[in-house]
Amino acid sequence: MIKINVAVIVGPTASGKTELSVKLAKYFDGEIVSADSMQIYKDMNIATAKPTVLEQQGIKHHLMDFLDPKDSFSVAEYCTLAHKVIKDISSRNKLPIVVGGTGLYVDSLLNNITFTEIKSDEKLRGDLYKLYEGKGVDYLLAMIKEFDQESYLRLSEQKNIKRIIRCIEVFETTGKTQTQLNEESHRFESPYNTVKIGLKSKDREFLYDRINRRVDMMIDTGLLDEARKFLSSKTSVTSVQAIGYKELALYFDGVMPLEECIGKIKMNTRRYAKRQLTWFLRDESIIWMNIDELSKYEIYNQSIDLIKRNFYNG
RNA sequence: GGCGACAUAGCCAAGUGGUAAGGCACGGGUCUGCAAAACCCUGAUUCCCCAGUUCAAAUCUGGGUGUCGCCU
Repeated sequence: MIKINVAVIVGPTASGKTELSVKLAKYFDGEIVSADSMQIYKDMNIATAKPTVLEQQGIKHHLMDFLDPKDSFSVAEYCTLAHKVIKDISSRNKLPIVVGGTGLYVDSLLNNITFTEIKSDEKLRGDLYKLYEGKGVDYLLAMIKEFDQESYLRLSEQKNIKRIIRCIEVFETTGKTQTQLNEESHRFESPYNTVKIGLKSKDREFLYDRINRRVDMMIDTGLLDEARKFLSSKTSVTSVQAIGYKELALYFDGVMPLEECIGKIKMNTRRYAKRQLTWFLRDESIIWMNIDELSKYEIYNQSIDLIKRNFYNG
């Protein structure tokens, strides 16, 4: 099986993925495949730090800026689209560069996780949630124990209600257990040959500083207007999760002073970055570069070397 | 200067004689169809300081220091 070469750039928010990826795309004649659960949305520009047309420098960016905020989205849909896009890019002899901070999307795509057709059943989900409110987590866990011992053990440790409900939902709608489906999801080998470059900072404060400053810049460039529009239009369960709007709602409602809301955006972003790091740090195949130790130029050059060595035998 | 209140973890804070609740933040972690989400774990040998009462003090008493409020 001939695998498709795919360069991958991951890392926490504000680590400089966008800039590096555009430079690499120029060098290698590549196209960007975004792996970002929020930049997929239209009109959510400032808050998601979506690269502007200028910043994109004529490089084609896929899976970005195409979905209406009122539509929800999922990993499964992402993977379907991304596989297609990568195939297309590579068929035109260009280098696909997957760039993004949504670890779940990146991993599911690159590991070629198979998502079996599951009709999303909102009613069932709602019913299960009511059951949870009425009888508690343990009641739902007991239900799981009946059909999927392994999932029961996994879920009873953390009591994450979202995942518990999902587990039951999966069984009810497919007749298969989550354990079984998870095994099946690894059926197909990955069609990709990857080089993964990770951007992070050695000193956490360094990244946090960048985050804080970037949020201030978002405010300066019109986040308030964007938030006002976003909050007054139709959104989906996916898009409302974005950091940068919900925090400002408190200010618009006159419940919290602006400065405090901005502080909340910064805090949520910092925590988000921390979670991204815990996710990506587990992946031992990622080659990390510290943005507070290397210059942009060094990172760029080392990335080029890495990609050349892996893909072009040079 | 006088009077009063308060002083407990980075912050907010409960506790009024029986061996330091809780929340937030920080830090660490989990992750297979909402993932910028959701969830889990973690902190005070000590309660501003000193002395005293008591079997026992964050809790009571005296003194000191600090903060806040009111008064002249």
